[in-house]
Amino acid sequence: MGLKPSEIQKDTWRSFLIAHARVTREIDRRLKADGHIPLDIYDVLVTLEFEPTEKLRMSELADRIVFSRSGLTRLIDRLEKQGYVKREACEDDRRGSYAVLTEKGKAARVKAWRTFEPAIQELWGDFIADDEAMRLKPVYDAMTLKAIRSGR
Amino acid sequence: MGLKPSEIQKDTWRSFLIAHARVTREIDRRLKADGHIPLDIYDVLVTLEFEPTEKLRMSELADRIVFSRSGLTRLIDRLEKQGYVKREACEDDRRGSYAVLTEKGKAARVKAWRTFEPAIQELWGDFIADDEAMRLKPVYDAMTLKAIRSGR
DNA sequence: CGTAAATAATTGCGCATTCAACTGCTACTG
DNA sequence: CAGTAGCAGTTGAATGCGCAATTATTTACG
Repeated sequence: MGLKPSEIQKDTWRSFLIAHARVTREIDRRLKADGHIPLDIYDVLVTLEFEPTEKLRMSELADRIVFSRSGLTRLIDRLEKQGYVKREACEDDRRGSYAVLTEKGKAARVKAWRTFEPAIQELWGDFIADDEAMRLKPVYDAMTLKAIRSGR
Repeated sequence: MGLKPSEIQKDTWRSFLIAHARVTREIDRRLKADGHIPLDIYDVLVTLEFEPTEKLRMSELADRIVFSRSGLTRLIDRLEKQGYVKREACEDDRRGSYAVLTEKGKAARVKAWRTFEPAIQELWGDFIADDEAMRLKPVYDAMTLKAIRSGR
């Protein structure tokens, strides 16, 4: 653990930032062009869908998708208005509430996947082969953990 | 070039998104905590600084940092007010203008580096060794190119 | 040439996001 | 248990961003 990143590390960091911005923008553009939900909403819905109960506490969901609490409150407001999720009171903690995936939300997520799947293949999968992905995933995850830990 | 991304590719994509969000947030948090310029402004200033003339056309700069034209107009408005850049008329195209780095802007960038350098080392460099960085940079760059091309 | 299409930058507008403050509830501590 | 510290979620205020329309200039072409 040295103190100074090397030139190649700094350059790769910049490439990482640019690639993220470009690729997410392009995927979002395609989703919207095809009349689907945008990328950030896809993220919310798929996060809920992966849960066994298809619901998640507000705070937990905010952490998962890296959103502020207040930002999530209003995002869920909008999604609830559109019928993609609904709120549900938490039994054992009256302060809390769940965001619950609805059938309509699931349907919208599945529909968007028709555009998302070829897009992610073309813009990501074609460049990150399986063996590279397997090597890379734990690296990204470790980075995430470190950032969370050091942010307290 | 298949049509469907594999499970590991999709998982790695999600880890990539989360890692990006977490790490950039944490770096930004540290920069602000130490009284420095935020990450997006650092990006603008360092992009200008790397230019031989330390200036860039508005559109070109917007493309580099992946910003909308209007977004950049207002970002440069703010930076100009703070004295970090100034605008300069373009000689051979009266429609255009340059964003030019000032001494104050350079100083702010250099000062922020004191926080940025250990942060990027700790949150990025410790996980992406030199040989991995060398392998990864062209991958990110190719992804970027593809996204730009397919977005027209 | 002169007019139409394209381009550079800006502006109006609406929306999304965050920080800080607030409400209601829980849990810890003596 | 009483009181206080802390947590979940929401809201108000401020800010920042992008799309679409606008202005000024350049380029294309008939």
